Amino acid sequence: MDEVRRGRRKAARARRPSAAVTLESVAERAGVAPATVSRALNHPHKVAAETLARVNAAIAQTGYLPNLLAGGLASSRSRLFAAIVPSIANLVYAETIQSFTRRVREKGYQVLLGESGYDLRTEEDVVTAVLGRRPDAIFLIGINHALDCRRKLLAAKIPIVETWDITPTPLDVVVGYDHDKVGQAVAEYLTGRGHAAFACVAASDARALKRQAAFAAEVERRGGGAVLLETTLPGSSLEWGRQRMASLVERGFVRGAVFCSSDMLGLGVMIEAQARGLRVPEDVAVVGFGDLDFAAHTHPAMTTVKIDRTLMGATAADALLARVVDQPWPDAVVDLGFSVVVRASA
Amino acid sequence: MDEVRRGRRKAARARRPSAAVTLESVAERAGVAPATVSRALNHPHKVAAETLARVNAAIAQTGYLPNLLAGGLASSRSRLFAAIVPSIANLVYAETIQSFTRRVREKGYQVLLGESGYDLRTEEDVVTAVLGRRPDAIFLIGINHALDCRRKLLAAKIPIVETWDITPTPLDVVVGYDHDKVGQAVAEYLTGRGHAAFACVAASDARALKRQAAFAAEVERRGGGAVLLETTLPGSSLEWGRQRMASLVERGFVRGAVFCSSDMLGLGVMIEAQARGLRVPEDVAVVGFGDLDFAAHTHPAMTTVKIDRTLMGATAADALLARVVDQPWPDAVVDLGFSVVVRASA
DNA sequence: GTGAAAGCGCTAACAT
DNA sequence: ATGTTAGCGCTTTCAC
Repeated sequence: MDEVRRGRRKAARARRPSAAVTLESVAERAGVAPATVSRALNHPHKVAAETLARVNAAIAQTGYLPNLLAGGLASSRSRLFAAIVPSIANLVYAETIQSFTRRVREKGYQVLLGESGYDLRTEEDVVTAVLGRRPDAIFLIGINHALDCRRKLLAAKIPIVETWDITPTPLDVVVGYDHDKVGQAVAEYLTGRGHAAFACVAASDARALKRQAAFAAEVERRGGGAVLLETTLPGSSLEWGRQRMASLVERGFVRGAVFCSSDMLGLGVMIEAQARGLRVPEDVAVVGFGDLDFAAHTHPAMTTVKIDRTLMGATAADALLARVVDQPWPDAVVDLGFSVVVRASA
Repeated sequence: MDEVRRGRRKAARARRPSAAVTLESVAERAGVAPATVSRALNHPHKVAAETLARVNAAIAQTGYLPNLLAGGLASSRSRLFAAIVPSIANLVYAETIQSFTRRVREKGYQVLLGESGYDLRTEEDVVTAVLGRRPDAIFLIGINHALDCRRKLLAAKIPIVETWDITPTPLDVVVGYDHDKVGQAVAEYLTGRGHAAFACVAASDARALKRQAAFAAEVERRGGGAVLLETTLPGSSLEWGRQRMASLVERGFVRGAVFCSSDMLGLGVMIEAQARGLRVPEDVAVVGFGDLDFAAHTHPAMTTVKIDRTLMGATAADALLARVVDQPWPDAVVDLGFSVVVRASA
């Protein structure tokens, strides 16, 4: 039993004694070459059953934990996916990230998460930082990126998936839905219910603004008159919803329908309306966006636009997973669509 | 101008032509040794201004992006921090993660985020996976970990910060607050207002349950009688709040005070009560937990327990940042406290 | 099926 | 201030 004297490297001048257990020390203990341990770990079927058992025993005894930095460097496969999102504090993205993360984790990948703060410059910085980690693929929210950011992304030559929007010209593949159509669909629904006036409260992020513009245009086209527009900072908060509703009331809006760019904003609008003695939906009807978990349980239950956020994350993961192993992925653009969920609030 | 013939490695048998721009190719173009480029990047003050300029020019021209896998392997400093959280879909953790991430990013570190799903076994798996990436430090939520998980964590010999709870015996350093005291403080506040009955709705995660138990014990101790207990799955949702309140009403609870383990749950309780014609706070008083963004803007405004989540993230980051460079960090346990924010709902 | 050898792209002594 | 050298801990041909 001389396993005490492991850890001495072949070279005379090691920088540190390196007491850590490495592939090499496992190999020594199992009485095989390092390459065999590597095979046992990564291609177990290429190793004789008996050898495999010895190696696994050595791993168990030593508590060996493969160094993925070294593995990634040697193989040019980091087994890392990067995901850049506008904000982790926005619930609407959380489920997508969750399903994305779970799916790729099943396949042995980890996710490096970055936050762009709804800002193209920051997005570029984060993308740059993250690319240094040599991810095998990258997940993005939205289709608008700084020009240099696009360049860097393309230069990385890795699979890319853009989500939460749709475009005929994705960087690589895009899975999302059409925000113009969302605005139009809500406009169609609301104008069909004979409201006296229309308003739209939107956070100022690219996609929310797109829905707002499409909604306003479609309402007018259908003879609903000019839509009162309100915007908030990017992100979503109940407080901002209350504020914007208060502002609408000041502008004379006490009867009509309001389309909000998120359910949180919608809830704020509802609460402010109710706090002012306006009835929802009799006086003011409100439509949210996202169909978050709580939308079905507000009082009254919120009419909103449902997006399959979980499917979006899983599909994005599948696209990337297929591409990293050069499997075919049929569609460069996959439109998941959406649906207007009619409940009591509008 | 012979920079066209870069990319040929010194060795005869390169595995791939390796067209990518590396430190070496930048060095060649700048007419310096690779080590100088490395210095220019990591210790610019150790390089002559004129050399630095040439190197930077070469970097700009080539669009060189340092390979952090290689750098981390060579230096045993990955510049990666790991953060394991119960769920990224729970807003209460989002701000802590955000401030933690921002603070460490300023110092050049990236954050690898893992989700434990409120489960100790999963936490251990995630910790193991993440440790393979050789993070320089690790951020955890909670102080309960599987025994093997603790072992692995300690074996990694890196700074560890546990958060969202407090203990005299942290793995390394802990920054949080005392859940027993929270339960007691709310009990003290509520019993002081002469309520007829008491209830507590809590998600079944370790910390929420601790608050619930402490609340119930303290209410009884103060003569408030037996507290009606309700629990939900881990996580928080408005829907569950409504359900639990409905259940309480069925159990005969129509007047009294309810302490909820999250603001979301509290909002659900409020909405359910109001939907049933009960007045808040006259009939049922509601106290939330977390003081999320929306708590101050519900109707009526929610009385809740405020935690400085941003400070918690920043403090955790500072502790880790200090430790990774062997700077002293005074306190192994830092108690950030909490406060009961009295608003209209209770 | 297994081993030997040569790197992956970088950093860190050690010289100069 | 800069260059030289020897690895960091793995994976991957290529032999056997």
